[in-house]
Amino acid sequence: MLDSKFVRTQPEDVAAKLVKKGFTLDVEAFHALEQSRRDIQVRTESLQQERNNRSKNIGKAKAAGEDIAPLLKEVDDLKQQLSAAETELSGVQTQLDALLAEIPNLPDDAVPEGNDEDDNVEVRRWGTPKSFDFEVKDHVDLGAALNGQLDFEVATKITGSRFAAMKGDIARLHRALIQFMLDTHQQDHGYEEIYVPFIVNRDSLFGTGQLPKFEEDLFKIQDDRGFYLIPTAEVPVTNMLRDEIIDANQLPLKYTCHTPCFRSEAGSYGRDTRGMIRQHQFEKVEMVQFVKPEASDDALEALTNNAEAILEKLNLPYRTVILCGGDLGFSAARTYDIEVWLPSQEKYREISSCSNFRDFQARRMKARFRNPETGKPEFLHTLNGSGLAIGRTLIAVMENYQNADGTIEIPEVLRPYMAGKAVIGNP
RNA sequence: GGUGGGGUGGCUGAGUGGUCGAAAGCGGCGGUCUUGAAAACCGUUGAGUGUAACAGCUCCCAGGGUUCGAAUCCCUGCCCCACCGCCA
Repeated sequence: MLDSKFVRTQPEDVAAKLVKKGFTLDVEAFHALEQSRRDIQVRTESLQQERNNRSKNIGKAKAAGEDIAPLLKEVDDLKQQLSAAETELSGVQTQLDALLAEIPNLPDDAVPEGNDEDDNVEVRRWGTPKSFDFEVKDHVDLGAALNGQLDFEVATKITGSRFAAMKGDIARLHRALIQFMLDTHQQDHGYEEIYVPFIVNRDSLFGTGQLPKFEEDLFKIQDDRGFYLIPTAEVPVTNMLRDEIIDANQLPLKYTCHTPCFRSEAGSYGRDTRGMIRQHQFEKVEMVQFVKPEASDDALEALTNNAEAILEKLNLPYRTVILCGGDLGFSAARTYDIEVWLPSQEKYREISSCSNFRDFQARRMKARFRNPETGKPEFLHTLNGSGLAIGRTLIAVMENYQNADGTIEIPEVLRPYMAGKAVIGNP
């Protein structure tokens, strides 16, 4: 959420920056609402003041043993006036809050102009895609040929489309990737491993920005508690600090967390229908950081490097792009996507997304720290990034490490997690 | 599932329907003392909104209600604790 005072005082600046994100801020409507809020609020508060004063006087008079009946008469219609004003005020305030809750975060100045992913700008590239002297298979064919160790058909039977089932060494490889990433972030990158609920309430989803605007992307649990399956660990992990004021000396806080992620993929009919790229359920190892405002720029670079380090250890070629304004998420001020090379598509495909949200989520969540210089609470900056998406990493390993006979070499760093095994073949 | 007790400031914790935004302690900050530190002592210290600065207003889990007036009374919800029962 943006600072309402900022939107109020510099609406033109805000509107101008949001153009880059493809968002049109209705400055007129905002002003009109804001003006009436002000008027009603002033009126309401003066009525409240009067009520408070008179009530106090009644209290005093009563304590002094005086007759309070005349005083009560005076205050008679104040009550109706006040309650009418309060109702009016809360109505306008609700509208204003709703408007503010749907305004996206401002993009950084460094964010390039553009409408969609074609306008993202490459910032670096690592590794060289391997050239194969045979016709490469994609992960679907590889998995099927490996005696169905990766199986979409059975998952469709169990549930429906956009699910996957695994068994044997592929299932173990999938688990090995999770362990490897958690261990690396914990041991090499200084993150604390945590475990959190996979079901969250509406407040948490509001805090990170999924609600109220993106409800259709979520799986909602069908009872009256208003719970949702998490679309990413970002939601539970970031909300750990909702409504908290923490000591500055605890910062930065760096957490890594493995969770499944559930997404309805409502708007993506027909996209990536084959294979494991886009699923309703996938695993992810996430990194989340809470930092002081002045530290968030450096933290984003470091966090992105932490994700890249995983790909480098796995020896998978990637490139890193900075998202253009049009491709940037609702809550993000700046995002780097890391894209891994997929031989079957001869393309780099997104495997991680690393973002700086600045104080946008923190303001929604009231996540603050006490600034030792001023003694006052200030909003934290929040960041997060995938490190990495497990399903897509599995695909990348299978496809990049495939042999002519359809077997798959296991990357060196994963072998300790695979009982020393070097190759996955037919069982 | 049953019964009972609770949710108050950064934390712990008191609070009779009427100067209670709230005692006290801890912690934080400033100071005295000290070569320095600790201890001790003195002072200060909730969050927001609002203002040029005051003032004012809101907030004692959340939402309703009673009242001239609610942290305090009533209703609903959420959460926590204790004991009993049941299950893993």
